[in-house]
Amino acid sequence: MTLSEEDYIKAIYHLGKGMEQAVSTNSIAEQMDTKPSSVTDMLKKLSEKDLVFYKKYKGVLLTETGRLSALSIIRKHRLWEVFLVDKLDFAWDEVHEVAEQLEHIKSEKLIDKLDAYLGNPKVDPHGDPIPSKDGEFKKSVKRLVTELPIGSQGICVGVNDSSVAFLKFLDKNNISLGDTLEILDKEDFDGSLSIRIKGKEMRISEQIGSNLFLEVLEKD
Amino acid sequence: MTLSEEDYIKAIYHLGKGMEQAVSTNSIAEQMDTKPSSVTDMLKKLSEKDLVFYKKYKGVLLTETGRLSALSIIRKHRLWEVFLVDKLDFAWDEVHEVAEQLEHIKSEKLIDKLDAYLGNPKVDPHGDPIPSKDGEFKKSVKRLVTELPIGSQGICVGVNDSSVAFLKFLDKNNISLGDTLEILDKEDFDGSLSIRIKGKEMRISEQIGSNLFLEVLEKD
DNA sequence: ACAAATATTTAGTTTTGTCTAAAAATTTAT
DNA sequence: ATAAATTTTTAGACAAAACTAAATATTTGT
Ligand SMILES: [Mn+2]
Ligand SMILES: [Mn+2]
Ligand SMILES: [Mn+2]
Ligand SMILES: [Mn+2]
Repeated sequence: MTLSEEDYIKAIYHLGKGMEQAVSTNSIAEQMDTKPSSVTDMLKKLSEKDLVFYKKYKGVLLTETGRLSALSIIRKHRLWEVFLVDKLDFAWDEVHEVAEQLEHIKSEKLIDKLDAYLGNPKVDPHGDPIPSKDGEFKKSVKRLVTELPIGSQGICVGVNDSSVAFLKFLDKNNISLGDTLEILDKEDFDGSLSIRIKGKEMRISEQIGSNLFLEVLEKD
Repeated sequence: MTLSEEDYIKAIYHLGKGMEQAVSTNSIAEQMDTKPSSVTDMLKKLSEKDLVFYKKYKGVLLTETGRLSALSIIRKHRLWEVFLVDKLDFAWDEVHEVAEQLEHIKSEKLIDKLDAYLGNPKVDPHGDPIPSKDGEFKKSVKRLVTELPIGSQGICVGVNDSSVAFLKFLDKNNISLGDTLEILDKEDFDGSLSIRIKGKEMRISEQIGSNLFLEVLEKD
């Protein structure tokens, strides 16, 4: 597969949420910042290669081969993102563009070794799951800290309350988006939570917990 | 610069030993495993972009811009090779193909951070020098261990005597091509040498030393 | 049901990088 | 110095991936 074909397959995967829904020509064009006519040309080629089912005017669906190809590219993308953040000290919001290039490097051995070197991570720096070599992965969902059971672990991806006061609180307590957060305990009395973040344990009120979103892997 | 242009510039650099000699169309074609007519086409384009001086039938020379571009690509290639060997545990003779792809990733920040992460290495796993960001580097040369002064450090890149006996000796003493070797001391009496290899100190006879080639950086 | 709006495809170009076959320049050998 | 051998360039094509403009299909609103 060429670099361009890989990017199309990945876009179709994301737009169709795997193989759930057919994806329209225009949505692909928008996602990839190109023209619908270019998309049509490419869909014919991908169909020729049996990576997608394509019916004129009816949108496109990945084949099983296409789905596995997409997952392989997504696996590479997310492993490289982990490398950039964990080893090279990139910020979580700086890695996408570089990973967009690195995901196309062809070498199975490289990805196997990179995976091992990173400690076989299950999620990328944005909390998104990393598919295994054979395309298995758990879905991830966005949840408020207070909605999660003790023992949950996830990545801070957003706030409910974006007031200055709340953002200042987070800043003061050294909590940033992209941080890994683990729920250690919950206090029945006042709903406060004991958490570990950046290796440090701390206690937060229910009010804080109900305004902070975590990206977590779904159970089974 | 496109991936293909970068590969041509690098080939011209290597064939012309920097900017020393003009490089022929056919030699480039051979090096890049392509046809002379394709090379001619590309030379016109590179000349248009002022990366090379090109005179029909007279070969091609890098411009200063071309030379700096070549060094930048070589820097990336060699830094990635160090990464693959030092961090991902590739063997020194397995890294070239992958580095050939990785060298084209575009991100100055990535290379700066990779360089720092690797500890600003001065040579790659083959003993070849890694140019600095601004294109400075020492030349490297191949020397017999016995020809080098105390304190020299280099990478084992070849043998003079390729007899089974000698190769078995190296194997038995756990000396492999690609290993870093440092000369700690020389004994006047019998010419034997004290060396450090893979962190371990050992003593070798003059006969051994005069049959093992090291790639070392030239003094100044 | 039909016209208008929207989505998609087709037709015809362009750019990049490659190729083969033929022509032209240069080098080598007599 | 000239013919033969070699190197290099030109001419003409092709495949990949993009684009614009025009044609066609589908969907929406009345
Ligand atoms: Mn990409
Ligand atoms: Mn990600
Ligand atoms: Mn390359
Ligand atoms: Mn090397």
